[in-house]
Amino acid sequence: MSASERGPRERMVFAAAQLIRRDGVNATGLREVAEHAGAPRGSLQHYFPGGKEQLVNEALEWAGRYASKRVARFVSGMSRPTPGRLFAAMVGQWIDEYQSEGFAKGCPVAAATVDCAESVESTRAASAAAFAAWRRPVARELTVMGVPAGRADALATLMISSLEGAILMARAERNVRPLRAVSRELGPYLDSCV
Amino acid sequence: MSASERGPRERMVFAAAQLIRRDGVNATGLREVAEHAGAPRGSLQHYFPGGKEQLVNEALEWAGRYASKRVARFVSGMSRPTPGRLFAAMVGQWIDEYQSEGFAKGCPVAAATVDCAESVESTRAASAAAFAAWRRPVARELTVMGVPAGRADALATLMISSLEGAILMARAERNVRPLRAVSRELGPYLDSCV
DNA sequence: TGCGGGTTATGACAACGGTCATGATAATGG
DNA sequence: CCATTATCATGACCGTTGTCATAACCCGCA
Repeated sequence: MSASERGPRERMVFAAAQLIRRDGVNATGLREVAEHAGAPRGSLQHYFPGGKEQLVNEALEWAGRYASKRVARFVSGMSRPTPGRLFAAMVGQWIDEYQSEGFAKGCPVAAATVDCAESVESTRAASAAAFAAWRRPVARELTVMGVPAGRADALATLMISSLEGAILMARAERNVRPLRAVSRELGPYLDSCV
Repeated sequence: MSASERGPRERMVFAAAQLIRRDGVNATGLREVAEHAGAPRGSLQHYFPGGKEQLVNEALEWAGRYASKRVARFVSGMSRPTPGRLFAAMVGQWIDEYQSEGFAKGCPVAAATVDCAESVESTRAASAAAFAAWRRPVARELTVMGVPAGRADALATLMISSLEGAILMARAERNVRPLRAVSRELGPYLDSCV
C-alpha cells in the first residue's frame, strides 16, 4: 500500500482513499487531497472533471481492486489454504496495521457507504461494486478450497461483514480485541464448511 | 422507535440520531436537526451548550441504550431462546426496516465511528461506549442460554460485527441479501456453541 | 401587577467547502 | 520553429456550517 510514484492522477486517487479512510468522505476536502498527493490543486479539475464525486468513486474502485488482489496474494502465499486461514490473514492485515500504525484509518468502502449511500447514488453504486469486487475472489477461493458452490458466496459475505464490523469496533475501542475475537471464533467454523 | 412526544430536548437527540443514521455526522447540520425535531434553533445552544459534539455524543448514548433494550426485549419475547434465534431477531429487525422503509438509514454508531473516530476523541469514546452497551446484554443473554462464560463476549462481538458489516453491504447493494446471508450462515454455528 | 427563570427567536460572524474562470507554463508533434 | 494540447496555478464566488450575541417571549410566583 505504498504511495508509489505513479502519475499525479493515481497519487490523487490514492490520497483520496487514505483521507476517506481516516475522516470519511464529507470531512475530506479536495484541497487536502491535492496537498496530500503533492499535486497542484488545479490538477483536480483537469483529471476529475466530474468533481469530488468522480474522485471518490475512483478511490472506491481502487479500494475494490486492492482488496481483490490481496485476497489472491493471501491464498497464493499459503501452502495449504483453508477458509479459516484466509479469514485469519484478512483480519491479520488489519491487526498488523493497527498495532504498528495506530487506529487512525478504517475501510474506505465502509466510510463511503455511511456518508454517501443515501445522498450520492453513483457513490452508493461504487461502494456496492467495491464490496462485490472484494467478495467475488473470496467466494471463488472458497470453492477452490472445497466449499460447496451454493454456500461460498454467503460465507464470503459473512467473512467480509464480520471483518468490517470488527474494524468499526476496533477503531471505536482503539483495541484489536474485536478483530481477534472474530478471527478466533469464526475461523474454526469456516474450516468446518469444507 | 417512534418519535415520541417527549420534551424538545429528547426530540432533538432523537432527530440527531436519525439524521446521523442517514447522512453521517459531518453531513448532518444543526439547523436540520432542529427543524426535523420541530424544535426552535435557539434551543440547541440552550440544551446543548457543548455544541454539536455534545449532541452527537448524546445521540450515541441513546442508540446504545436503545440497542440494549431491544436485546432484552428480543429474548424475553422468545419461548425457548437460543443464540441463533437472538441473532436472527437482531438481523430480522434490520431486514424488516429495509423492506418496509427502504435503505435510507444505517447504524448511527457505525456512522459516528467512521466520521469521528480520529477527529473527535469524545465521540470516539461515546461510540465505544455504545458498542459496549450493546454487546454487554448480548453476552449476558448468551451465558444465560448456556454459552461458556469465556466465549460469550467473543461471540457477542462476532454477532454485532457481522450485523454491522451486513448492514453496510445491504445499504450499498440496496438489498437485504447480506443480512439474510449472515443470519443463515452464523445462526446454526451460534446454536452449536451452547 | 411585576419580577425572574427558563425558553425561544433571529441575525451576524468567520471559516470552510466545492466549483469555476482565467492565465501561465510545460510538453508534444508537425 | 510554431501551434496545439496537456498540465499547473491562482483567485474568486457562493453556499453552508457551527457558533455566538442579543433580545424577546412565556409563565409561575410573589
